[in-house]
Amino acid sequence: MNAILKGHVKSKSTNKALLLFRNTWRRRRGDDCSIDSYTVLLVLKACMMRSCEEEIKHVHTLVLKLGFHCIVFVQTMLVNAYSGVGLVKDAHKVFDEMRERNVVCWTGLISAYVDNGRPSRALKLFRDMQMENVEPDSVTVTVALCACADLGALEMGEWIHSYVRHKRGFKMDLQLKNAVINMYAKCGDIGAARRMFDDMGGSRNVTTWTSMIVGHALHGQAEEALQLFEEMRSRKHGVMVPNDVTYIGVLMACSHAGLVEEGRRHLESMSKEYGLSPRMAHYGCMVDLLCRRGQLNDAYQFVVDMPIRANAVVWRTLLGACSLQGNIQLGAKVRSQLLALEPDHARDNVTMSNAYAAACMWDAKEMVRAQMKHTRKVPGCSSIELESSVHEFVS
DNA sequence: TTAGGGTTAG
Repeated sequence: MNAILKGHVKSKSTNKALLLFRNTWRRRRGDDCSIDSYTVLLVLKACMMRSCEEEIKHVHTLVLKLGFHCIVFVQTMLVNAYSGVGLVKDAHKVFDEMRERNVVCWTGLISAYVDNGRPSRALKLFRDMQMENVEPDSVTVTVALCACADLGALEMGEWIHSYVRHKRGFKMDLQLKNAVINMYAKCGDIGAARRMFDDMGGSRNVTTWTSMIVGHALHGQAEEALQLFEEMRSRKHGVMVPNDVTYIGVLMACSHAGLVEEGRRHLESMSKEYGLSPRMAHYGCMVDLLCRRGQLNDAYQFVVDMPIRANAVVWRTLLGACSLQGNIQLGAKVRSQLLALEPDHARDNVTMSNAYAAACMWDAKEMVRAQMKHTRKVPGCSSIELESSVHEFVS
C-alpha cells in the first residue's frame, strides 16, 4: 500500500491517496491495521498538498494512538504539514514536544516561520539552534538566507555567507549560491550579488539567471537586467530557457524603466517563443508599467481585456496610480471593482479618501471615511538591523 | 520506502 500511496503522491493524485488511506483505516481488524510510520508520512504529505487542516489533525491523533509520535521522521513531517497549512503554532508545539532535535527538524521549524511571513522569528530560531550545538547544514543556511532576504538583514546575511565560506568541509551547492545572490540583491548590495553571479561561470541554472535579473530590476537597473536576459537566451555554450519567473523579472525591469512597447513585446514572446502562459503576476506587471507611464486609461482597458479576471492586487495597482496622478473619475470606477472583490480592505478606502482630499472634494472624502467605520487598518511596520539583530516597530 | 531547500506583479 505504501508503494501505491507513494505513486499517488508523486503524481499529485492526492485524492486517490487519501481515499486509499481512509479505506485501509476503516477496514482494519484489531491491532492489525497495516498502517506504519511510512504510511503516515505519505498521508501527511498528501494532506499538506491539499491544504487539509482537519485531516492533518486527524492523522496527528492517529499517530498518538498508534504510538508513532516518538519517531523523528513522523515528528518532522508533522511540523512541515502544520506549517504547510499555515498552522505555525501547532508546528511549533510538535517541535517543543520532541525529545531529540536534529538539524532537519530545526530547519523544518525555521522554514515554517519563513514560509508564513515571520522571518525575524526564523532568524532567532537559527541562532537558538546554534546555541543548542546543532550545526546548520546547507539546507538550513539556504532557508536562513531567505529570511535575511525577506527582512533586508544584510549584516546577518553577510555573516552567514562568511560562515559557509570559511567553515571547513562545508559544501556550497547551487541552491545555496542562488540564495546568496538573492539575499544580496534583496538587501540592497547588488554589487555583491553580481560578483557572486559572475564568479559562478558555467555552473548557473535558470534560477541563478532569474535571481540576478530580478535583482537588477528591483534596483532600477533595467539595462543590466534586459542585457542578462538576452545573454542567457543567446549563449553559444548552453542556452538557458527562461521560465515564467524570469519573465516577471523582465517585465519588472521594463516597468521601472518605462519601456512600454518593449514590455508588451516580451509579454507576447513568452507564449509565442516558449509556450509559457502569462499568469496574474505578469498582467500585474504590465498594468504597473502602463500606470507608471501615466497611461491610466490604457491600463484600465488592458485590465478589462485581460484573458483572466483581474484580482484585487491588479485593481489596487491601478487605484494607487489613479490616486497618485489625481484621476478621481477613473479612481472611483476602479474602487467600485475593489469593493466587489474585497469590501473590507481598509487601505483601498484610505487611498480613495486621500485622493478626494487632494482634489479638495471634502464631501466625497467624508462619505468614504463614514463607509469604513467598521473596518480596521493593518498597522504599518518597519525594522532596523543593528549588529546583526533586527528590531521591529509598529505604528 | 523513512523528514528539510523559491526566483514571482502593488
